[in-house]
Amino acid sequence: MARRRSDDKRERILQAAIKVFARKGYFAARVSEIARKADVADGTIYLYFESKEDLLVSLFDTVMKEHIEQARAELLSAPTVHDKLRVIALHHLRAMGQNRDLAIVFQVELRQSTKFMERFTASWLQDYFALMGAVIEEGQNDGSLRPELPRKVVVKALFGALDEMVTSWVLSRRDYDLEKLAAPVVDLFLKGAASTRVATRRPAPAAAAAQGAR
Amino acid sequence: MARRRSDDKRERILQAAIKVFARKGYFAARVSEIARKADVADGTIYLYFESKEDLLVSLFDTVMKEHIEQARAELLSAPTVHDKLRVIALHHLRAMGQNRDLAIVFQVELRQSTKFMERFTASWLQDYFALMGAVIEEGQNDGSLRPELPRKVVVKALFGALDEMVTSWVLSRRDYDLEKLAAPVVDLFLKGAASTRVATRRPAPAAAAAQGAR
Amino acid sequence: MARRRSDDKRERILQAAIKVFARKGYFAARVSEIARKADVADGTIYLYFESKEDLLVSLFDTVMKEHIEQARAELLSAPTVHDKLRVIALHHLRAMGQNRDLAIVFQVELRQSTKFMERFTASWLQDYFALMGAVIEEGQNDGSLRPELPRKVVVKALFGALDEMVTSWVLSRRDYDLEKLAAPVVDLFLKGAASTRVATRRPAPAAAAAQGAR
Amino acid sequence: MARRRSDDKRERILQAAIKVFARKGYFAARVSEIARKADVADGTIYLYFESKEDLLVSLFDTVMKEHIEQARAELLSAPTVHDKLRVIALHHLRAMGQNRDLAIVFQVELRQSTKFMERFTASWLQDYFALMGAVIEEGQNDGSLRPELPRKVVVKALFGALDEMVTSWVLSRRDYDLEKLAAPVVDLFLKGAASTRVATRRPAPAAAAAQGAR
DNA sequence: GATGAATGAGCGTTCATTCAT
DNA sequence: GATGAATGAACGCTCATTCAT
Repeated sequence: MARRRSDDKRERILQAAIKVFARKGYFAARVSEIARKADVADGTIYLYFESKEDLLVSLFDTVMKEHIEQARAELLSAPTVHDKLRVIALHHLRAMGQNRDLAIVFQVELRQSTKFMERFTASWLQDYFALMGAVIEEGQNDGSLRPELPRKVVVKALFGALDEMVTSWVLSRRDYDLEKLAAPVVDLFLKGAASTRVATRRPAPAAAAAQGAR
Repeated sequence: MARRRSDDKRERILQAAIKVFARKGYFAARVSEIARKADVADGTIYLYFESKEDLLVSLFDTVMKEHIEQARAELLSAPTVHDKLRVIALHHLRAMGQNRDLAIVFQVELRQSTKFMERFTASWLQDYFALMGAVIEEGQNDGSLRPELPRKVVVKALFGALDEMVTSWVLSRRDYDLEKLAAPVVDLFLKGAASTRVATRRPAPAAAAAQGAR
Repeated sequence: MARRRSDDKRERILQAAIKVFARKGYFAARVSEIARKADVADGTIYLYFESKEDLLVSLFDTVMKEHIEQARAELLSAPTVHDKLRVIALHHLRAMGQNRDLAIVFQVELRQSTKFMERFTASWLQDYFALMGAVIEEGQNDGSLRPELPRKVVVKALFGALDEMVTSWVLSRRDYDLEKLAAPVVDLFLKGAASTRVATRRPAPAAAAAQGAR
Repeated sequence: MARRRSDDKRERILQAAIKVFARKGYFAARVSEIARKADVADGTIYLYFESKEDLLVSLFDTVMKEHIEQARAELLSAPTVHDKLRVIALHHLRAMGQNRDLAIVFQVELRQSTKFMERFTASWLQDYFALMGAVIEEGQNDGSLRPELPRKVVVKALFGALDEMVTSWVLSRRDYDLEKLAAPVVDLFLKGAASTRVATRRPAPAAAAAQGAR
């Protein structure tokens, strides 16, 4: 793993790539611009990465690897499944909320084509889903989560909800605190949107009124 | 062979574009290939669309317009808010599940760049969110949905969950029935993932230990 | 020659072509724009002209034919060779000075390529040169013009001088009276630029002064 | 094969451009053909020139700069104004007569459009006219040229005459010696076409009749 | 390892021309 | 004769990648 001086350049190139991909988009991003921003020659990039595409892929791999490792570490200190879900949500939103450029790359640029997405889905994203799936399974086993829900659907719903929070934030002009959404998202995820005091099925209008508010 | 403008050429071009965009991706898609598949000359495309980009945008506009109109119509026959949410989920997943190529374009190709996404977010997607938001609001007003949940978060969570179902389906090699996921997604969304037998809030440490957490 | 209604359309197309060629340049000129300006359909142009190129060529032919006929007519009333040269210069500059768009087409657009220029040179321009050459010859025969000057050079010099007056005028932003240049050009052409009072060959500075006037 | 920039590539490209522009015309000239003839890749041209148009403009600038510098240098050794005019004419015709392709580009291709012509007129051509104008002015001051002639007209007439000699030569199939025309042109320019035995001004009607005009 | 000049494949778009009506 | 929708050939330029230095 020791690459000495090289590692510095590799890192500089990756950071430059995040900025340029985020600002210009993957296709419009110019390898020469990334090189300029990383302060290396165009050709040097090809000593560290196979191609422009490999640069994007490596970027995803590097960041996701670290993200998942961190998530795993944070989960250790969460006692209950519900806590774990809170940790996951918080970690997810915090990681993205801390680096808007990175978030742009992850929410938009990495989704260039089915080819890319399949590749990502098959790699670290699979691991991420597995991580979440394990927590769900644990909850279904220990009785803290409804066991009748199809596990995959639950995982995808949670991921999808978090993912949409990030996408909305990325596309929004306002720079609100993404992290703050973790609590309501997990609350919604765990307790659902339905009011518990009211029948889920169609109440007669009168009945609905009679049931009153809270 | 009539020389009268229109015929069904515009529609043929759009259908061809969906297929080619889906298979090749927007950038890799060749206008000449779309033309060939639509059985028109390359130049003819430019009689109906301003540019390749306009083709993609028009495609989105055309489909979303119809989708939202249909959704609105179907909502009329749903008496309760919970029913309405079921209708939305079902309609969303059915529309995508019926045309895999279209789904690919919507889930992947349309999200190429912030430019596209901002544009889409600002147009029909806004309408779609508004439609969902109105249902949520109605539920919060009539007592069928928890009023304390931030409406925007609820909308995004629901959309995000549905969106992820579609994306997963698109990227999956298996051709399972996407529509079938509507029920568990809405169930999860309404009732939450937490088991009702267990407190949602962090249990007292003692209780947690007793439950055998972790 | 009778073309009835057609002739009107042909003329309208030619007039529209002059305007569009002058404003846009031959290559940038669009056939459809000429058609619009002439108030005919695109395809109609091809009922009167073989191609865009033929339109330019026909334009030249039509205008030059008339120009030369007029010049010939005006020459009839000029008694001396010197007068005739004045008539030619005046007619040349007046014709161009009266229609700036036409002048632009003649001075610029008609000189697209050697192919065009060779074609023009070989046709009416040849006639125009012959017309001027005949006058020069007449002058050299009747003693009014120096017989030792090579006739072709004289013709080209006169034409070149007039041509440059028009080109300068066309490119100039100021809209001065082109016609007024006929007199000095002919004066220069006939009497030369040299002061008759001074030796043409290099005088010793002192000698030059000593030689004084005339 | 050195990888160092420049080499003589820029020059090779310019020479190739002269040939291709001359044979095909500016519009019909293909950048790829210029590249092939210069023995470089298509893209290499764009390392040295901004665009096809810039190639034409640069060509003009490069050649005119040198031409004017040479003319200025040669003028130093010409003692009288008449000599200077001979130098200018000779230099003009010799420069063009030495490189037919270059002459074609200058006489034909550079005059494609008012856009080009205005640009050229405003740059080096202005300098060239100024150079000639200075000589004319000198002559009008030292008494060797008629002071009553409008200087601008004189300059344009001389330039126009020389220009037409070159254009005729370019369009002619015969490859006569262009340079040889310098002497008669200057002779005509200085002494005029009129026979000194005859009055330049319109003779009295009686006299004209006596001379047997027409 | 690092450089950056050179490469050359690749494509969206235009528009003169055609021809069914 | 007139129309104008449809055609499809044609090309300047970009930029990821290579490789001599």
